[in-house]
Amino acid sequence: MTKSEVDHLEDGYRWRKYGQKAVKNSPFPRSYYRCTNSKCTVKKRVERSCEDSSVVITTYEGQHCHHTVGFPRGGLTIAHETSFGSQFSPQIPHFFYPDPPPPPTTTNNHNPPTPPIDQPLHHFPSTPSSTEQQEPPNSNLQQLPSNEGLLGAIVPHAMMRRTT
DNA sequence: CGCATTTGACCGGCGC
DNA sequence: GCGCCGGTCAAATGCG
Repeated sequence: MTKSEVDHLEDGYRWRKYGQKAVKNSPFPRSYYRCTNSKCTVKKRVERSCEDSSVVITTYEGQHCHHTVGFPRGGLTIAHETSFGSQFSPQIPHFFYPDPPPPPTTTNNHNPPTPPIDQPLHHFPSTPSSTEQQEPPNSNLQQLPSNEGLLGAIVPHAMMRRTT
């Protein structure tokens, strides 16, 4: 769950949009992205919160086989080829990570090699006609806490109280 | 020219 | 069996 006014979030990976559909749950269309890396079959759905139009819900599916943008034609290519995702607790599915999970080598939790796009979340210009004001400025959105806390971060209360 | 985005159509699963 | 809904494909278009 990320607070952003744009659907296309730069999370360190290259995404190609391959579809968009209007879903019933949300008045906003849901976008479907796929990682442009041919080796990487990671998909993600991006939908906007029906309550907070400034909040986009990003659902990752699959795991990246590379660290950041690493395609043959790319110039900035970093491609660590880190096979993360499978080295984490089995109780936490890899696709639960809203962003490329930080390496387990600690000391990086607060400073991952590829800082996710969490920063621009709070620099929002006062968004009118939305209820983001009631949301805490950071808490669950900013950083990825411990593993269990992570679940809380990805299953935010905002979603839970959507029980209409 | 190559790549990304857009958009309508198509397909499969599920509920009635 | 039919209709609805979510997800994917593919052609067309735009942009760098």
